[in-house]
Amino acid sequence: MGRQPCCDKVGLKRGPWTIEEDHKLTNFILNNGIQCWRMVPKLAGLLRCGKSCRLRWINYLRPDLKRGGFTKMEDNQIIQLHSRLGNRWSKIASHFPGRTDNEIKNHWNTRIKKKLKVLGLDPVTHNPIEQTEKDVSGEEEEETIQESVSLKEQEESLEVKSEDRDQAKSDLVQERDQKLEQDEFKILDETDETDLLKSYEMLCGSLDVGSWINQETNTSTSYSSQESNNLSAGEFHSIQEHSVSQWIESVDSFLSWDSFTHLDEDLFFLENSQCNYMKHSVPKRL
DNA sequence: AATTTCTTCAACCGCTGTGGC
DNA sequence: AGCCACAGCGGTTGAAGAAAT
Repeated sequence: MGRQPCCDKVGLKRGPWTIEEDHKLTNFILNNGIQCWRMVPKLAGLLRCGKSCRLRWINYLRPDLKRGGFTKMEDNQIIQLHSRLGNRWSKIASHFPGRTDNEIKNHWNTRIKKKLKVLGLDPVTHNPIEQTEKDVSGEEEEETIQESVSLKEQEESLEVKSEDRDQAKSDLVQERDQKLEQDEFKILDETDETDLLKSYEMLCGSLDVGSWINQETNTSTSYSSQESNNLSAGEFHSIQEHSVSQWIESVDSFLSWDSFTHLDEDLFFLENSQCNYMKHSVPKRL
């Protein structure tokens, strides 16, 4: 026997909620709280299923909801979070008090996706589209094979064949450490534990690197967007990496923690929750 | 002004995770 | 261990309004 439907759908109303229904649901929840969504419609006198009531409350009626459009800073933070968390909208939404997962998901699908495409970035991978396409076609198999080899195995093979084995091994260990740090960073993000070094990395990772690169590319000494469009994926990636490392260096040089709040508005993290987290968790300059 | 196309977003659907029995 | 009910999540849909023709 399969699972029974969450509610008896016969005779239940569907579609847009009326003001009267909203009032009923709001009054009921404010007066009684939420014990069991299944019982809510019956007790509130609504011809809706509990699931529908829950959704209406969470996405629309909740008093702590923040209405209105997303700011540029919120956009940037969503992009950053999406690059780390993927389509885990509820996780992403947890970083935005007053925003719902549905709202963020809709915003992503209708606005941010397009924005990224215009910038030449794949909304799924956050890599340049040209590179992503190449990954999907030609290099996919190769990469799969490569990834199947553990780092340890790579280490061992390097010990045997590389003339520059010490250097290569060092690079490999460094890469592995970076991966481990990234994993730790994910845990950190989810548990809100503080750690000075991780927080510094978080700071670097959280800034709007894309915008920064774009700014860089608008200067006379850098690459124009048109030029970058003509580059091969590898070249573009290399430039990106170069730019990112340049950026980190520049952050390192200009970063005065006392003057943190005077950074450009584009450094979105300063005025959102993650920023607050940063302020609390990174009390000292490294 | 009328019609078509596009965009937005509230709501629905189906699935998963979890906890109680 | 297996079943069931429920909450929650993410993908998708479709109505309504906006913009384009």
